[in-house]
Amino acid sequence: MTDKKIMIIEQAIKLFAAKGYHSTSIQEIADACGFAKGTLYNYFESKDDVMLSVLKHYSGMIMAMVENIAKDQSLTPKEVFLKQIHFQLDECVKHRDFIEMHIREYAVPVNQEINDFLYSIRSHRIRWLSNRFRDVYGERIEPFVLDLATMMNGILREYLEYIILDKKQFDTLKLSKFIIDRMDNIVKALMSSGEHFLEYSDLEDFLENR
Amino acid sequence: MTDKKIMIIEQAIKLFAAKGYHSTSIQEIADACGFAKGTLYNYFESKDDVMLSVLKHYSGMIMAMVENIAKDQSLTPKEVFLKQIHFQLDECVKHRDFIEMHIREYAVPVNQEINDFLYSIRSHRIRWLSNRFRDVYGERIEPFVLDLATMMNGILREYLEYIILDKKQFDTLKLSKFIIDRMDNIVKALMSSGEHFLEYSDLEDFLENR
Amino acid sequence: MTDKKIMIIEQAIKLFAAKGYHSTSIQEIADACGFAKGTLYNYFESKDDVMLSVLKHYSGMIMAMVENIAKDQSLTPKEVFLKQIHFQLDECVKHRDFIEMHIREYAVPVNQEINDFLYSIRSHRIRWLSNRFRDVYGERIEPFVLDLATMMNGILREYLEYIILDKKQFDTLKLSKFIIDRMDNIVKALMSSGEHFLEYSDLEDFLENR
Amino acid sequence: MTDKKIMIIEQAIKLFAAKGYHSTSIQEIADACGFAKGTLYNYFESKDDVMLSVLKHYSGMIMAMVENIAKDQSLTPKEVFLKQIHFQLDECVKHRDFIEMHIREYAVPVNQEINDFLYSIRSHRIRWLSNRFRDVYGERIEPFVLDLATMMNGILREYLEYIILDKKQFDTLKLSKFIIDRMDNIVKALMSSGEHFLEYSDLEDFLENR
DNA sequence: CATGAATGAGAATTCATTCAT
DNA sequence: CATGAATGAATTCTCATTCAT
Repeated sequence: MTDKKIMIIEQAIKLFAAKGYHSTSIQEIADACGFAKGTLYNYFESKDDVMLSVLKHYSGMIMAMVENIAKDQSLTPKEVFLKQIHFQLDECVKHRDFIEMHIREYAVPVNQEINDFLYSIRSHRIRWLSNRFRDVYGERIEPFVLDLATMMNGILREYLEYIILDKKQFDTLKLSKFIIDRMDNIVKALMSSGEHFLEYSDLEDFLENR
Repeated sequence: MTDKKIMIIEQAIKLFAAKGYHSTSIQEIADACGFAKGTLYNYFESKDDVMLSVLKHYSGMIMAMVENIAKDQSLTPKEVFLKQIHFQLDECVKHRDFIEMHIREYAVPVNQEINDFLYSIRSHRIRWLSNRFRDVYGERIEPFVLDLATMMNGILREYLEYIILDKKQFDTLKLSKFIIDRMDNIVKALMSSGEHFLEYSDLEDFLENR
Repeated sequence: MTDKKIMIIEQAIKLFAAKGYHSTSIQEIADACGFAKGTLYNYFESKDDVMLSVLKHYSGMIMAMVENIAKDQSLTPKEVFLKQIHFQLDECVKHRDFIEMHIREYAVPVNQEINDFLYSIRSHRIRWLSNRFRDVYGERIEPFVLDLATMMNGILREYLEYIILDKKQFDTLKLSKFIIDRMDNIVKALMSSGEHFLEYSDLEDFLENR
Repeated sequence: MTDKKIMIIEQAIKLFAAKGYHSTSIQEIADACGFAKGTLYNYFESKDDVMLSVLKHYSGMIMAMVENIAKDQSLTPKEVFLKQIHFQLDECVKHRDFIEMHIREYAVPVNQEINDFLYSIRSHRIRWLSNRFRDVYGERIEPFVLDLATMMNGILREYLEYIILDKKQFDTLKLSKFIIDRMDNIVKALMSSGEHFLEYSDLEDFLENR
C-alpha cells in the first residue's frame, strides 16, 4: 500500500468521524490530503471504496495487534485477556477517529460490500470474545460462551461511547479489570445455575459468516 | 397530530430504517405515502423536521407506555422491572423499524437539534435504568447505579441487535429474565466487594442534560 | 370594487414595496389580509393580475386627484402647476409604498400586459408634464416641451428617490418651487437660444401610446 | 478573470436585461453559454454571486474608462466634462444590456451585499458628478453642487431610458452638449440668486458611504 | 501519475394555482 | 364565498465521477 493510499485513508477517517460519511465530500478528502480530486481516483475506485478501505485498514490493524499479544509468553490466560482488553481500549482511544466513525456509521447502509464487511467485523468480534472465554475458563464454559461474548461486547461498547462521544478520560486498565471481574461474576453464577439464553443454532448463520 | 402526519412518519421510519436517512429522498417518502412531494411540505418544514418528528413520536410513545406499567399495583419492584424490560423488548420488536433506524442513525450528525435530541434520549435511558435499580435494590445500590445502568443498557442493545438486524426471533420474556438475573449476579458481587467504576462526577454533564 | 379587493391591493403594495414582486408570495399577501390563499383567487385571476390591479389602482387614484386641482379657479397657470407638483410629491410621500414598489419594479418584466401598462404610465406622465408647460408658457413653448417634460421628470424622480429610498424628510413645497424655478431658468435660456434636442418624431410612437 | 467567467457574465447580463434577474434561471444562463449547469458553479458560488459579479464587472469597467479621460491634457475643464458625459452615454449605448439590466433591477432587493453595492454605485455617481461641477465652476459652485449633481443625474437617466428602453438612436454628442448647457443655465441662475435646496447634512450618510 | 474543468443526475425546497368541501 | 390541502413544475445547488491535458 502506497503512502498516498494511507494518507487518503487517514484523512478520510478523520472527516468521516467528524461529519459522517454522507456529509463528507471527495473534494474535502482531497483538500485534506493536499492534492487534487482526480488523484484520489488513481488510488480508489469510488467514495464507497474509500470507506471500505478505511474499514479494512483499521480493523485489520487492530485485529493484528491484538493477535500479537496473545502470543505473549508466561502469562495466565486471564492475564492475557485483561491485557488484550486493556490494549484494545487504549487502541480505541488512540484511534478515536476510527471508533467514532464506526459508531456513527454503524450499519448505515452504503452498499452491499460495506454492509457485509461491517457484518463480518461484528461476527469476528463475537467469535474472538468467545475464544477468549474458552481460553480463560476452559471447556466448561462452552454453553455460556455466546451469551458471555454478547454481554461483554455490549458492555464494552457502552463504556466506549462515554470515552469517544462524550470525551471522557477513563483509566482504561481499571475499566478493563472492572469489566472482566463483572464477567467473572456472571460466569460463576451461570456455571452454578447452568442457565444460558443463546443457542448455537440461533447464531449459526451469523457466526459462520466470513 | 393529523392522520397524514402520522402516515408520513410511519413511511419515513420504514425507509430510514431500510436505507438510512441520507439515502432516503423526500420523493421516496412521498411516493410511499402515495401523494405528491409538495404535500409533505404542508406537514413538515424540512427533511430534518421529518426525522426529528420521527424520533419524538416514537420515543415519546415508548416512554409513555413504559411509565404506565410502573403505575401497576400489587407487584414487587423486581416484578415491575421485569415487566417493563419485557414490555420494552416487545415494543422494540413491534416497532422494529424505529429501532433499526435508531441503530443505523445513532449519532450520525444531521443537525444540532436532532443531535441534542438523540443525546437526551441516551441520557434519559441511563437515568431511567438507574431509577429502576434504585426501586429494586433500595439505597444501598446507589454507588453502583451508574455502572449497572450502563452495563445493562449495553447488554440490552447487543441482544436487540440480534433481534433487529439479524431478524432473530427470541423469547423476549425469557431474555428479560436472563438479563435481569445477570444484573442481579453483578449487584450481589458489587455489594460484597463495594467496588464500582463510574463516579457521578464523570457523567455530571451527561445526566443533567434535559 | 369590493372592500376585499381593495384590502388585497393595499396589502400587496406594502409587500411588493418592501420585498419586491418576485419575493412576495401569494400566501404572504393572504396572511397580511387575514384570510385564506384560495379566497384571493375569488377576486384576482393570478398573481400578475394582483400586480396589474395595484398599478391601475394607484396610478388611477393619483391621476384623478391631480386632475381635480387643475379645475381649481382663480389661480394663475404657474400657481396651478406648483400646486399640482407639490400635491403630487405629497401624495408620493403618503403612498410611499406605491412609489417604492414603482421604483423597485420599474420595468421589471412580469408579463406583457403589465409592461404595456407601465409604458403607458410613463408616456402619460410625459404628456401630462408637457401639457402643464403649455398651460404655463403658452404656444411659444411648443418646440421645447418634450425636453422640458423629460428633464423635469428625471429631476423629480431623482429627488423622490432620496425621499423614498433614503427616507429623507424634505419640505416638499420648497422642493416643488425650487424645481419649477430651475425649469424656468431653462425655459428662459431655451427661448432665447431657440435650441432644443428632442423632436416630436423621436417620441411619436411613445407618446401615441394609450 | 478567465474567459469562461467573462462569458458567463456577458450571457447573464443579456438575460437579466431581457427578462429580469428573477425570471432568468441558472439553466438558461448555462444554456446560453453552451455548457452544463454545474460548470457555472465552478466559476460562481451562486446566482447572487453572478449578479454581483455582473454589477462589479461593468461598473468597474465604465468607471475606469471615465477616469482615463480626465487624465487627458490640454482641454478646458468644461471640455473634459463634455467629453466624459459624451463618452459615458456612448458606453451606455455600447453596453446597452448592462444599463437595461440596471434600469430594470434598480433597487430590486436580492440580497444585502448586492443592495449595498447598488447603493454605493448611486452614491459614487453623485459624488463623481459633484466633482465635475467643482472642476468646471470652481469653488463658488460649492453650495449648489449637490442639487446640480442630483438634477443632472436625473436628466441623464431620463434621456438614457429613451435610448435603452425605447431603442431611440440619438446623437449622443449633441445630447451631452444640450444637457451641459441646460446645467449651465441653472448654474448661472443659482449663482445670481444664491438659492439651493439640498444641504450637505441631508445626504451625509448617503455620500459617506464607500 | 496529477490535475481540475466539465458533467449531469439528483436533492431539497418553493409556490402559484386548483378544487372538493 | 371561503377554505386550505394537494399538486407538480420549476428552481437552486451539490457532488461523485470522468477525462483531456
